[in-house]
Amino acid sequence: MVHSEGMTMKQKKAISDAVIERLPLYYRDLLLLQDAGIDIISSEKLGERLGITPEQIRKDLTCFGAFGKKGVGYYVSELSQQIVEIIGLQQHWKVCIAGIGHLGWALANYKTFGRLGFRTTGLFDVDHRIIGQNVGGIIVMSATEMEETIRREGVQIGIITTPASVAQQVADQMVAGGVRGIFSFAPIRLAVPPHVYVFREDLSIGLSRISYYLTNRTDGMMNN
Amino acid sequence: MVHSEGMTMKQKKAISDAVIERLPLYYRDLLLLQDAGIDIISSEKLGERLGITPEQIRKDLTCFGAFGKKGVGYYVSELSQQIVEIIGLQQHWKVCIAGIGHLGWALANYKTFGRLGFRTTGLFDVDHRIIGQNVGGIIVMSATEMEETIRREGVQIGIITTPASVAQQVADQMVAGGVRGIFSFAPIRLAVPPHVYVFREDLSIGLSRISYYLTNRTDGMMNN
DNA sequence: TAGATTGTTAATCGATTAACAATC
DNA sequence: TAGATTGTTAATCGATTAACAATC
Repeated sequence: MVHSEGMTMKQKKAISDAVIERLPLYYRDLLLLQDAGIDIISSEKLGERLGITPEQIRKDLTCFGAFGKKGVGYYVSELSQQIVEIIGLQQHWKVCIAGIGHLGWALANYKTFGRLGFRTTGLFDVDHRIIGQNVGGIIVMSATEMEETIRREGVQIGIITTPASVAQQVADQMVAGGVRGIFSFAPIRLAVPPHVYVFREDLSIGLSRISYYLTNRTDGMMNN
Repeated sequence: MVHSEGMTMKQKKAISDAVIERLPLYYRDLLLLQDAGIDIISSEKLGERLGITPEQIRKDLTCFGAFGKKGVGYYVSELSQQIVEIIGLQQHWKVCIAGIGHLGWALANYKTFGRLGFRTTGLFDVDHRIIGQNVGGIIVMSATEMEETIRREGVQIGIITTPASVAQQVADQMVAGGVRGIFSFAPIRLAVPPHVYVFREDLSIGLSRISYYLTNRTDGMMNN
């Protein structure tokens, strides 16, 4: 285990994915509070806003340290900064996108990614009608240039929005270029070396879940 | 509790979301097996393909009935049909999309939705440059027509790809028109009546998770 | 029949909730 | 100080894993 400079972190045991996924929710709401000029927030109030129990929020945060003030609450700007550092957003990650179809196009223009500090450093496709086009201020390059570009620019994260049939091959090239994380929208399991972290997003799961609930839960009690 | 015609289902206790989210994965792989001409699959083999333990798969399926044959495995076409009925995909849901920016545009052209039986029955926006355009074979209409169109066409599911600032208002109109499910990409909690089911997709969570892992897990052991 | 694989019950593991002492 | 709210420990709940009897 490496003791990083920043201390304050404790990180005794592995943190569950459930916790990691809630951190960005906290962060986003803290930014809203900050914009609204609110300096201090209690776990009670924050939980109310987000639909999460205050106990859950306090438990999540204590995985990483003690950021609050007993009897007072959490200082909004301080906590949001802490979460930035926990997630690792203080660093500006370079990302590239492979497959500039409609979805890749949409992600290349997705402002939220930029706001979180992700810098789009390359767009790649195999279609000659798409290569050379300006998408969100970046010229789409040929996929043949991807590996070298990733290496040269030091791109750490690759986004895959290609058809499933070529996703593995694209992932291989990204890994060869040196990415350490892959965000894939292709509905297949990618084989990658153990040092590469893959997160798969499946847009059809949402509709499937809705279909399931509309079919099976004609009664009341619907969560969110 | 309502005994539906189809019998075979048991549905004693509420099924967890984790189970519901794995069903589409099983379904998708079963279709691939079917295309490959494979008639029978064991939980062992299916689990290998999907990176899920065979026990998990069997446990999930027995939430809904006994679909396999002991000593043999599962008949691929039979099981995939069962899952279709569990999820409710045998029925063709009508969906509409509000907010035809890049993401809405991408979803309107997302073939997978159609393949799962979701019929796009309306695209809506407030921007005059977008209204009237043909997107994936459908003419974008003014958002002012949304509520009435939903009612007239019997649209059951609404997809929200608008800015967060208007998402609640759009949701209200969808609910007024009669949708029973909402698939929202806006990063805010929507207030809806209890009979409406909301599923929120947050595209920035994936990148946040990758950032977290790249920051904190420089060691080995990365899942997928 | 022997081998294979399911469906189900029991054991384990992990995450959420509750309770409360610490302290601002 | 009294009131409020955190951080932490204990209790509960639920989901996954393991084991195995049933049976094709």
